[in-house]
Amino acid sequence: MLETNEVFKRLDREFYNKNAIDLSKDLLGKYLVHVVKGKKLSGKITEVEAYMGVQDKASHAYNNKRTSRTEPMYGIPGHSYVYLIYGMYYCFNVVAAEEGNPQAVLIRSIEPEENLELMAELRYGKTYNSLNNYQLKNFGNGPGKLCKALSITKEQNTLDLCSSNLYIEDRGDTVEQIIADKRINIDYAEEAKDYLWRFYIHK
DNA sequence: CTACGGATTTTCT
DNA sequence: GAAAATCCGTAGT
Repeated sequence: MLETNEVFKRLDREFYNKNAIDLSKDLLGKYLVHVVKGKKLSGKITEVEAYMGVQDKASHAYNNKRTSRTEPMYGIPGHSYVYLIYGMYYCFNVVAAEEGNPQAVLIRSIEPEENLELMAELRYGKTYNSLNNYQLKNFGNGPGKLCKALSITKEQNTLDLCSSNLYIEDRGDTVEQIIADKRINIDYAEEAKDYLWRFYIHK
């Protein structure tokens, strides 16, 4: 028996070495994993946004803007870019494209999968069974929410998803249909705010 | 279901 | 000093 049904496979460097739009679509249906204290917290990626870098007025790296915050996006693909937003929440991005090309994919939504008890504690400070339907619905359907559920903070910034305890896994899931829509909360981005660079799995 | 205001603090000007 | 790739509670449809 050389073949096995075990299809869980950590995505490798080559997977991330493409433009943010292509990477966005390829990340749908994959599993974001954070191993915390030996426990595997994970969720299926269901919604993402592409930030195309230098030419993209919505990107933190627009016009080659280079600061200590944006520096991770200029690095090697397959690393994390985590930043604090509105003083309270974290956003997790995957660095895309070749080194020096500051593109990234924002993970906007996951469906929690493993270790739901610990994730419920992190997200709501309650047991999983005590969550109401509203809380279950809103468990991971936002960039700040999924970071809370997976215990992702600035400590996880600049990690290599190819070698650290934060990574993305292919479990062989197939995605039926991908919807493209406008990105969220980028009113400052002028014409770029209308680009259809948000992608999610059709339900 | 949608709409609104407040929370909170890093980052950059 | 202002803005920010958000979330939550409350109020209204």
